[in-house]
Amino acid sequence: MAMPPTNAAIAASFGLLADLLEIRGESAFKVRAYRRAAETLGTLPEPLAAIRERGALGRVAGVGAAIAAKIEDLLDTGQMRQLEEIKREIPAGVAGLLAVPDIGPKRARRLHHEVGVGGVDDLRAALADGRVAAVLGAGEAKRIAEGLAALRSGGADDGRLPLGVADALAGDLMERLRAAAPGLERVAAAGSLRRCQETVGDVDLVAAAEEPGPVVEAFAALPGVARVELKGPTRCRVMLERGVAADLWVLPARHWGSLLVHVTGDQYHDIRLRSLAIARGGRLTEYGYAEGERLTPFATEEELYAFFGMQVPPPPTRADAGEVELALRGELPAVLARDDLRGDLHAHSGWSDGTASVREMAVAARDWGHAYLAITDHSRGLGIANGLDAERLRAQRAEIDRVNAELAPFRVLQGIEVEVRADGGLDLPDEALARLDLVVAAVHSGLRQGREKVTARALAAIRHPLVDVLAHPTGRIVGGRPGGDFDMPALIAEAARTGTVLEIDADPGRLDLRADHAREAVAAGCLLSVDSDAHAVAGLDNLRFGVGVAQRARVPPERVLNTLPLDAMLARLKRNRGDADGPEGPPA
DNA sequence: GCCGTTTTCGGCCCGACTGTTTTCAGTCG
Repeated sequence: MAMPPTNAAIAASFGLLADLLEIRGESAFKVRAYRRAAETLGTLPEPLAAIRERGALGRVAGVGAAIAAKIEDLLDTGQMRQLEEIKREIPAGVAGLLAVPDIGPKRARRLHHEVGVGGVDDLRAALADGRVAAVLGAGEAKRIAEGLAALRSGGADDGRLPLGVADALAGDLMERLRAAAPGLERVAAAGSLRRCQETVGDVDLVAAAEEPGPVVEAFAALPGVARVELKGPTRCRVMLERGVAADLWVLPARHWGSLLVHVTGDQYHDIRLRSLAIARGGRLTEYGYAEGERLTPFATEEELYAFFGMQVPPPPTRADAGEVELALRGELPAVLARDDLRGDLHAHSGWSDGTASVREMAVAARDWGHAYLAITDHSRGLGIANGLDAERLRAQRAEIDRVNAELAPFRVLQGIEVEVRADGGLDLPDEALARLDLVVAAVHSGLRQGREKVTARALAAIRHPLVDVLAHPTGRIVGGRPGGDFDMPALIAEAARTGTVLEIDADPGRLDLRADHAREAVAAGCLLSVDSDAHAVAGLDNLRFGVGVAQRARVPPERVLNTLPLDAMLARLKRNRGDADGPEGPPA
């Protein structure tokens, strides 16, 4: 028997089913149900086969009896009968037309039925020989051709940006908008960027201004705008020269809260909120709560949620995945907030591949309100120029001592990001590691070794009595390499057993642990850290992304080591605990 | 197809913008 299909594959089947049914003209509500199931299934932390074993398929949000039966069909046979049937009627390629801007279900249906287009390649040919224009008219054909061109130039892969790239782009746009837009009172990033999704499709900005018009005009005229895709009194969508779309919504400040909620989404969260409004006899829009002629605007998100008797769900948790019910009952669990973090346990300086001095990093961390910062430069074996050996660590200690004398009570801790070698050993002798305040271990090389080998290396590091933290446990790069094929349940269990901290590396290019792994680690009893992995002063602010991951994983603050004050944090390190597993560490 | 602090049936989010069969359907977020 073949391996059962992955959650991603099952999600893709439901997504395709939704697209094809929509093109066929089925009930929009049925389509929405399948589409929502596809999105939910694609992000579940546990394989659907395992969920089914537990008899819990029906408890997944958006999965009822009919969808559960289709999931079982897929798990058992690798196929879904309904999908195979509709594919005989509408080729799967027709669903691909929906990816073309300005082609929705209605145009896709006409293109398939009346022009005989079976996919994007067909469409290109039908445009070229005039068949599209003959059926839909010249105007429609021109519009579709432009959409197709935009699709082709839309960049590699799925065109989504890693979170960090999108964040930098949004920051840049907002800065230029502040300089250029008259009457702009506030501007902020919303959408998937604010929800700290790992990748971002396009950049969504919201702004407040008593007169939205001039702000919209200024946005459309910003340098870097390749073309304006749509523009009205309160909204504008532009395509930037680098091939990324950016959307702006502008309303007067009294609507800020409802606008921010509306654009932050996600769409299913918004729909739930609007259902709550309907239940009260009104409706919720980006302007506020409307009942008949009367509008109650919300200047803040807090006011909007309070109106419905809810707590405010952190943006990364807004997905209608149970957070609405919890917030209504006042039972949202406390999750890590940015202000809970009192220090950072993983950062680099010019001693290895960082760009700032120890002192510069320390001053910046102190200015962020932190009480401590661990400088964890690379060890020599990574092959990174300038990795530290035992001798240079001694020299670095002298510099750190000087900085601490100057900046007390702020404290710089001397650590290392020590390389886990191909044989599972560490890159520095135990005597050198023992002299440090803490040790962060990392697997950087040999990530493509097989599952057994990489897992054994990581387990060896976790068991080492002088390893306090396992950095970026999977080694994945967002939008880049997938990371090692680690047996994550085994790593998590061993980290819990030995008291080794698992890191949420907050570098937006890493976000590692991912949210689902972080959730499993919390469930297993692990202690986590949220660290910037900064290589420059500006990188210290990465922590907000790590906090986003922790929030989506619903990590409580008490499970994050660096929420503790310095002394309590140090006392919890494996090396400083009497109950640590294995041989006693050497005396400090 | 899903779902329940009015519901196990009868609902299902809402507005902005575009192009133009010039009153609204289609698409999008």
